[in-house]
Amino acid sequence: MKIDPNNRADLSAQIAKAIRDAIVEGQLIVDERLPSEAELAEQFDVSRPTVREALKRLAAQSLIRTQRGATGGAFVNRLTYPEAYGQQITTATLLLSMNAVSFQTACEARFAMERACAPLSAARRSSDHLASMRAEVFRQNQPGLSDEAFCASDVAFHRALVDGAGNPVLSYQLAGAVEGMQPLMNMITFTARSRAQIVDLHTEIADGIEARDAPRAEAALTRLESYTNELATGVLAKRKAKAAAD
Amino acid sequence: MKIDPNNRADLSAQIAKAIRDAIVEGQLIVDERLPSEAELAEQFDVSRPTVREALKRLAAQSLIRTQRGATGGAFVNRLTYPEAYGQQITTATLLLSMNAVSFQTACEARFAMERACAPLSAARRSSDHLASMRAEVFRQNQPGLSDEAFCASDVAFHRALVDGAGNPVLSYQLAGAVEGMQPLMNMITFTARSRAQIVDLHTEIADGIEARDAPRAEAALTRLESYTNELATGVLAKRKAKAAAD
DNA sequence: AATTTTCATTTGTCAGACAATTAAAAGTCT
DNA sequence: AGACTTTTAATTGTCTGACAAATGAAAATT
Repeated sequence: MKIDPNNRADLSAQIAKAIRDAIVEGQLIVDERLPSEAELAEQFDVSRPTVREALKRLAAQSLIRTQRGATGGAFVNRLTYPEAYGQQITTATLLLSMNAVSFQTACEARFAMERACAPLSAARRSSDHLASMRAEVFRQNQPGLSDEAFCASDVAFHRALVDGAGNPVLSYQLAGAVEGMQPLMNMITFTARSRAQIVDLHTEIADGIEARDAPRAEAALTRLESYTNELATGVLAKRKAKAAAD
Repeated sequence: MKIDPNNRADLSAQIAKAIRDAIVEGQLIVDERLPSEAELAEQFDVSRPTVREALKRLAAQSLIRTQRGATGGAFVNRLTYPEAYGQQITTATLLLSMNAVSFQTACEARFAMERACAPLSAARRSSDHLASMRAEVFRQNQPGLSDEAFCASDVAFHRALVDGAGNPVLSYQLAGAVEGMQPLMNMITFTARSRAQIVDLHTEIADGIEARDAPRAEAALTRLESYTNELATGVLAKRKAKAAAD
């Protein structure tokens, strides 16, 4: 791990990479303590601020955690699902917002993956998952609900659907796809009529999951995808027309 | 963005969060230059090393890039797909290796998502994608191929399948799922017999995609999932038996 | 024996300095 | 005037040395 070539450029990045590789390759195991900053500085033959910059890079990726005090130091962090969700969501959000990804492309990816969850969720969902889905549908039916709250409930509904599959890896993957799309979804202003339509489709999905009828849930998801795209197209067209008028 | 409470703990993390939020919320746009380190230090009322640690955190997430020199500085980085792939793969790899995710769980998630790609890939795949798939199958048939090379070719085959869907967001999501599983896949030693079986299934998948027959490709993917699980179960059982014998 | 105090270790932060890089500005020569 | 060279200023990258804050262990005290 101590390897550092004669390349004296980007030292902190090089050191971060060396330690990261050691973690990924299993040379440093979970909860193992790294040498102190002073020791690392000596090992790599750099100053302590340089080592610290490297450690902060790793901390940003949740690869290590640090603790002050006599028995403190930097420890290899067990990457938990919530931490991974967080990074996944940040990355997905930025990827979508910075790359002019069309709404349709993001939507297609999201619903394709959700449809992949449907058979598993239909087979395995607990009554808790079903209850969560029903509760969110109920909330979405409340008249006074703000657009933001409606969107948040939408995310929660789909989250319950995905979690029903009982596969944490799938849940982790979908978290990014679903939550990363929220800024795009928030662009759509939901009329009373569109809300009713969405609630109907959510109900149909929940019914399919309850009946353990995967094709029914998948078909409803497909219709929801079409309808979501339709709404988005309308909003974007209006926005374009308004921009042209100005 | 300049907000920093009286909380004088974890300053560099706080500053990183403030700048990250400004980027995510669009207050700082792509390619915009951040204030110089000295200016940031003054704004946040901290020292330059602290600012630098914050900037390194952001650099680790590919949110900014830095450039030296007179017109240099830190710039908001456009998060590209390759950068996002890389982070996705690192995160997925660690998540799987550190959390004792069962092979079956990871496998299920991966194939569920791949099956979701199959209809899109069957409809849209170009001749290039098909040629890549065929080329990888051909390589997998070569007798002298090492296990590592066989696994790498396997990844490339599935990558071509997913890319055939023509949806970069899906490709990005799948990259983590497929490549993150590689360490787990590498545990399996492929006998000549198992390779032949896998090549047959790959051929069947490619045939389905070529014929634009999604159900055929999906069925083959399902069989491949079963077979992969079967192989893994065998390897793990043997390993367990050996461990008990020692 | 229990409690308190002291102490050593480690991370977090700061101040100031110099090196390396880079582009623009200034100067110089043809 | 135009092309080339030199200088300069700005900025990041790194180093040195220092002190503050936290924290657990050891020592001292009751």
